[in-house]
Amino acid sequence: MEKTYSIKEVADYFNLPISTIRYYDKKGLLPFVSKNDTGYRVFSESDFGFIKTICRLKDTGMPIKDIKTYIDLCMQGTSTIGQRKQMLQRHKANVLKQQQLLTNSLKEIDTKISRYDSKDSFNLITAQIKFVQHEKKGLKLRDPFIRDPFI
Amino acid sequence: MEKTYSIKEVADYFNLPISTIRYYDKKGLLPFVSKNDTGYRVFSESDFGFIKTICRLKDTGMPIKDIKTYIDLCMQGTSTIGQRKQMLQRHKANVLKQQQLLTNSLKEIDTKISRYDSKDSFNLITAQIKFVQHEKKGLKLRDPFIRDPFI
DNA sequence: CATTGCCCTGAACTATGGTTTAGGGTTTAA
DNA sequence: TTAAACCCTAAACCATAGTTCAGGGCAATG
Repeated sequence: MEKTYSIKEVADYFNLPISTIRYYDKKGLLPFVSKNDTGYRVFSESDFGFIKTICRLKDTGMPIKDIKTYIDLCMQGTSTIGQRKQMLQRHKANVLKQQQLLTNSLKEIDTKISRYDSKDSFNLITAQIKFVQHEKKGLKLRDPFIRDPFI
Repeated sequence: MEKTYSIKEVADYFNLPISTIRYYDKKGLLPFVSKNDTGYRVFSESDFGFIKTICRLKDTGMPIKDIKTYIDLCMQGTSTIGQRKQMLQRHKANVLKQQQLLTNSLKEIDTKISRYDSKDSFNLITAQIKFVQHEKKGLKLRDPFIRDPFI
C-alpha cells in the first residue's frame, strides 16, 4: 500500500514552514489534499507533484491567485489543457522579460563594482563628488555630502 | 547655467509615479535632493545618476532599507568605497543565485509546456489523472478531480 | 494514562512597497 | 487675476505573502 504523509513531512520535504502550507491551502492552492476524519490533512505521493509545480510557479514569481487559477484548471481535467498551456506560455514570457531586466540591471551594477574595484577608484569617486558639488553650488543647492570630521 | 527638474520631470524620465518618488524620499533614499524655499523638491542633473542607481538596485530586488544604506555610504565620501564595493558584490552574488533559481524553475515549467504542447497531451494528462485517481482510491482518499458534467 | 509532540481553526499581526486622500499652498498662462 | 496645473505633508489605506497566537483536539511512547 502507498504511504500517506503528514503536513510536517511535506513541509520538511519542500523546505517550507507548515504555516505556509496551511496558508496555501486556505488560499485554495491545495484542492487535491484530503483530510481524515479528525480533520488532519493527508497528503499522498501524487500531491507532491502538484506541490512541486506550485513551488516552481512561486519561485518564478507567479502570484498566488494565478497559481490557484492554474491548479483549478488542472482539477477540471483534460478539457483545460489549452488554457493551462496558454497560462504557462504567458508566464514564461513574463519570466523571460524579468530575466532580461535582471541581466541588464546587473550589468550596470557590475560596471559600478569594477569602478569601485579599480586601482583608481579613489580618484574616480573624488572626481564624482567634486562634480556634484560644483553642479549643486552652481544651482545654489545644498551640498549633499557629509563633511568628514577628520579632515 | 545647468537646469533643474521638478518631481514630475523626474517621474516621467524614470517612468515612476510621483508618489513613489515621494515615498523613496520619505524612506531616506534621496538625501541628495534639495528643496526650494517653498518646500518643492529641486532635482539636479547629477541626481539622475543616483536615482538611476537606485532603480537598478530596485530592479534587481534589493530591499529599500539596503538601498538606503548604500546611498548613505555614497554620501559619506571616499572613505566608504570598500563598504560600497562589498555591498554590491554581495548583492550581485544574491542576484546570480536568484537568476540560477529562476532558470532552473523555468526549465521545469518548460518541460510542462512541452508536455501540454505535444500531440499526445490528451493521453498524457488522462494517464496522469488516472494515476492520481487510482492512488487516491487505494488510500481511500477523496478524488480531487471535478466530474465533467458532459460525460 | 499522562506527557510530549503533532494537528486543527480563526483571527490577529507583521513586513514590504507602495497608493490614495485630505487639506492646503504655488506657478503659470490666458 | 483667476483657473489649471503643480507642488507639499501627514495619515490612511491597500495588496501580497506570510507568521504568530489563542484555544483546543489527537497520537504515540514510556
